[in-house]
Amino acid sequence: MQANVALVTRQNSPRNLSLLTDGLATRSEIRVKRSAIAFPMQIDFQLGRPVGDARIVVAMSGGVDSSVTAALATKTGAEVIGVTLQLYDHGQAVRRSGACCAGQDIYDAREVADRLGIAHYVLDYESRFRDDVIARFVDEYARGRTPVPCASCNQGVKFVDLMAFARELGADCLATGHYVRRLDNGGRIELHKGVDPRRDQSYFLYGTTREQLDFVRFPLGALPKDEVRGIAAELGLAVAAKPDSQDICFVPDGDYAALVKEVRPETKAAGEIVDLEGRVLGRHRGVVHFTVGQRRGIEVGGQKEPLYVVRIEPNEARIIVGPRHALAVEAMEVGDWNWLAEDQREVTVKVRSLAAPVRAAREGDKVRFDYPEYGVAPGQAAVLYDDTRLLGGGSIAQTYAPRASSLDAAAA
RNA sequence: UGGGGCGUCGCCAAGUGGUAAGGCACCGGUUUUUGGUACCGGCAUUCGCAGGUUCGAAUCCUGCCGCCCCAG
Repeated sequence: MQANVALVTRQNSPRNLSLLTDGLATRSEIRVKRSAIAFPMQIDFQLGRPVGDARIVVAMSGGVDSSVTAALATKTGAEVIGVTLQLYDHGQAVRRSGACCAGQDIYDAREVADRLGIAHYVLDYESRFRDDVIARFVDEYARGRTPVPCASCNQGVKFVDLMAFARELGADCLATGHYVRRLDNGGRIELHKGVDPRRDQSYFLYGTTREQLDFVRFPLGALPKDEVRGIAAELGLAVAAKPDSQDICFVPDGDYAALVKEVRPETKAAGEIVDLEGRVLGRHRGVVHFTVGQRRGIEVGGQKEPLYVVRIEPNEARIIVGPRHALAVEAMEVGDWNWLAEDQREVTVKVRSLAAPVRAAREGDKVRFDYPEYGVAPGQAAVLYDDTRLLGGGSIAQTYAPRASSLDAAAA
């Protein structure tokens, strides 16, 4: 790994680092080595030109996936530059591992970059992340909605800003460790689910634009997770056995409500728990603790069947609860669309990350389910597919319960 | 203080002599790059209290306490 070290001169550095007004982290350096690691797997980075003299920027979170992505990139012979975003919690998350984009993870990314012999930047995007992803997350909860911060992170700082930075570095592409596939279908670039059904991350990437899709690459999309870990182990990467990240990265202890309450104190207001007929069944500790479709935490016993949150009325600090059948939704209105496809109307749709896509019809901004869907929470993403192809998606604005007649019909 | 009814886990509720169902809630775990869902597991040595009968009682008897209803 000491071999073939080539220092990048200032001329090779980005001419304009105006994006970095938040300041490069002090550890950033510009140092490029050609990787000497022999590795059997060859991934096509779809660059459309000799990859040997290309420059690939890899988004490195400090986890296994992006580390292997970087390793695969070095294998192509291209010049590889790792970039890690420091997104939050500058001081406090230093020792925590397994999230991404802070503290220990940045250190892990640096270790992998050193091991691979590639340049590595750490960019301080804390304020950008706070003002964008976290602020939106908090605002959504204050409105009684249920945000998907991972989607807004991808749509914002991770793709828009990081891609801009990669372009400024003169990169031919930005590679990430997401489990999705970018397929060239007769000249048309499509985004598809990852082949490992348990790892597919397309739900969180519905906001990827056509322009971004031209520039980004997902070399892991065709690999099973086990194989990715195997590669990491084979390469002796320290992160090979690192746990997968989970939960919301910027909420280390899992208590997202505490964060929301801190920023938006009005979400602390206690209020009534009311059934569908308007009877007050109990009190709650703040609407921020609930999401549509949620069962636990209602703390109302003595029922024949479980109660679920059917609706949230943040202005009244009130949550409306009912039995499971009251969660049925036959259609939803979707806003903030990102559309990658043609004018498909018959689609399948996911309204949460972990769910089999269900059949539905797209009617303008509305999506109508073929069969009632349960627990559709406003603020979550509606992501539309044609088989494995991601067509586009948006944010669920409103849902519509089946009319009584169709409910009866369904029951009959 | 006449009559009637009832008191079983936080809530609802089976069980009328044979050694405490179930549901809800709650807790823990599994799953998971969002929140949730789902699934698995845990959860009354004890049946208002005190005596008594019985080999054996939540179940029978006595007394007391508490609550509800109807009468007043």
